[in-house]
Amino acid sequence: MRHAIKQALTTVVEELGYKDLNLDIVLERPADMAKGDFATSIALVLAKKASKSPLALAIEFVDKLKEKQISSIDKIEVAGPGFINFYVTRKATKEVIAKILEEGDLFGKSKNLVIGGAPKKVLYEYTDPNPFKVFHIGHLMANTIGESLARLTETQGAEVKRFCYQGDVGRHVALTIWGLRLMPEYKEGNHIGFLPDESVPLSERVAFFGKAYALGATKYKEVEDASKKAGQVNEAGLANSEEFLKIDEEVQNINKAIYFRTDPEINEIYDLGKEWSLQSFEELYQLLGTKFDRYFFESAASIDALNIIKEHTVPEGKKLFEESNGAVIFPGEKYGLHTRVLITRQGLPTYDGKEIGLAPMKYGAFQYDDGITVTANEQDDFFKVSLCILRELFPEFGSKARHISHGMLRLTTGKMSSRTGDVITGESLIASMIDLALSKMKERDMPDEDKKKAAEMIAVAAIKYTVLRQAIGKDVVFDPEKSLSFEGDSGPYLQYSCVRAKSVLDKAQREGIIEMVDVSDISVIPSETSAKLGRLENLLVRFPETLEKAQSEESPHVVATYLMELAAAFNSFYASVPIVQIDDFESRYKVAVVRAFHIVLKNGLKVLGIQVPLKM
RNA sequence: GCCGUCAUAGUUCAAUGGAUAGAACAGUCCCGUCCUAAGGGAUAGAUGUAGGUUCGAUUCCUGCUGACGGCACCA
Repeated sequence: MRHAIKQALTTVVEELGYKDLNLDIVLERPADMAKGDFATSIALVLAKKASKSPLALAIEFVDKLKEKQISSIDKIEVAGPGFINFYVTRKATKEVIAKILEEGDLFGKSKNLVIGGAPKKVLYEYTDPNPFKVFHIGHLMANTIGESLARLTETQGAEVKRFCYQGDVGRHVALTIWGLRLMPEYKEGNHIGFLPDESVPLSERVAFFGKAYALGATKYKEVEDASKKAGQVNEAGLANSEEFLKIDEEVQNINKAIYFRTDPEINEIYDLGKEWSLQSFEELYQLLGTKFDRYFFESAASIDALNIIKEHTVPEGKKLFEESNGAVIFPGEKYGLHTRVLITRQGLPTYDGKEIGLAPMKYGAFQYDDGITVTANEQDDFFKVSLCILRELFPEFGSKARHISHGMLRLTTGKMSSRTGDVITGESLIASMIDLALSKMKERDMPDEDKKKAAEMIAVAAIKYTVLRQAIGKDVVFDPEKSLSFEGDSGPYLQYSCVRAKSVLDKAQREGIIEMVDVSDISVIPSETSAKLGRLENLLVRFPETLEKAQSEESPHVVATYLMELAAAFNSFYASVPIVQIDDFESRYKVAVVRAFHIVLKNGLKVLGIQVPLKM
């Protein structure tokens, strides 16, 4: 029907000869109806650079439009200066309700991203936690956003692959291993004997390595700061006290040994720590509902990166990269960017350098049309440089790679630091949310197993919704004291609405009321319920276009906002009138709308990565 | 210092240059024979500041103020 309206407008624009006057349709949005009216309304604003006022223009348009027969529209009127409302027929609305019931899980899906019969291939790389470091609530945010973008893109018909890139080598790992050596439990030559054994719960084993990292990183920084404070610095302002140079060399040696796997003892400890880390990540992914297609590691990317970079470095190779102070750099200034180091003086690739090794690995695994890396916006400048390098280096796919950044999840206490231990781990946040959900369900008559399952879903929903309700570019301020909301504009509110609808449908089934949509019956339900029911219907109709908009703008919050409105409309309707009543002639249609609501809400929540318990 | 992002109600967030700037939480006041009150209803409350462009600016441009991020061997 939207299409029909657009076409009619285009025709009218031509007929009135406004094309030359540069007249544009500048807005198209749904408007809500006066109480007691049923139809969906679509408003348009007409702006122009000509002399006529928007009001006069709207009047002129409406006169002309009334001459046309637009399918599904039975009333057109001027709604204000430049606004025209199109009233959709009762029949058309009911047809959409019937369609929702028929299509079920598939309602809302489209083929917008199918090009010439082939689905667009879209890659999302997201979450990217580092083994040996904690999976903190920032990773929770990254995962939530990446997953919902991936799901959103899938609803529009694309073939989506999910990749996860993990930093299993680098200074943080070296500091962890070094930190282990500082622990009282550590004895040289004892190999892995001092580590917790497999009977200890996984989370504690991982925490042991986390503690080692904190210890190593703190000690390293202490010595560095002491050196600086004592004025023991070189020309570049870097610490150079004897003690610092000694431990720095030690850490550098460990780092190299990890990269090139030259030390059997380190390898043994490293492999175990990495395995435990990855296992704990996997447990979280399962809880969060992410299934990655492929995992990539910095250790593997490093080897390729070193080779590729050398090929393009002056004086040996082509002129993309340069040597400078013993390091290999990319002179970004030539491209209006800043210079970054790719290979350190020690001969190890930096994060920037590794990206060069990673890119072809990713493209080799999935020849995407659109390759997206989702990270926090602190990496914006880094990606500007990195993508510039990829375009120069890999003409066949470099320009297909993109970066989408999201805001940071920050605590009211400031930035998180895994070095000082001032982090909230993903696991602990979820656990405390689960406890809260369980306490709310105390009175519910359900088996403990179901309660636990439901509490998990509620906890994840509360966290995910908090992240997804706002535009992804903005920071999320998280107050660990106030915790997350289970009321109002929240994930659990949406779940609760869905559970309520299910409960209505169960009752309808018990009472033997079979939902029915009679398209030919355009009679009106008594007025006090009509406004609330009408609003619910109007919103249901808009679901497919909401998904389309959210995907094209890469904004999951568009879906979140929509679902919130939808659930509010349902709850308002629910509270105003009994839905299931055996002697109510309209009950069958009302139940049908509730079924449609249940389907749409569930489909919408799925896009956000939120599951719905049967009871809560 | 340079580059970038942001500033909407007491708080946390919405609003392709257009209709009366929407919600939620917190506040005040209502709603329990009913399909789950994690709910519903009522009430009060906001575009940082000074200009500019426009018929029209929360939205675009400039200055100012404030917050955050990035800027050579961390990831």
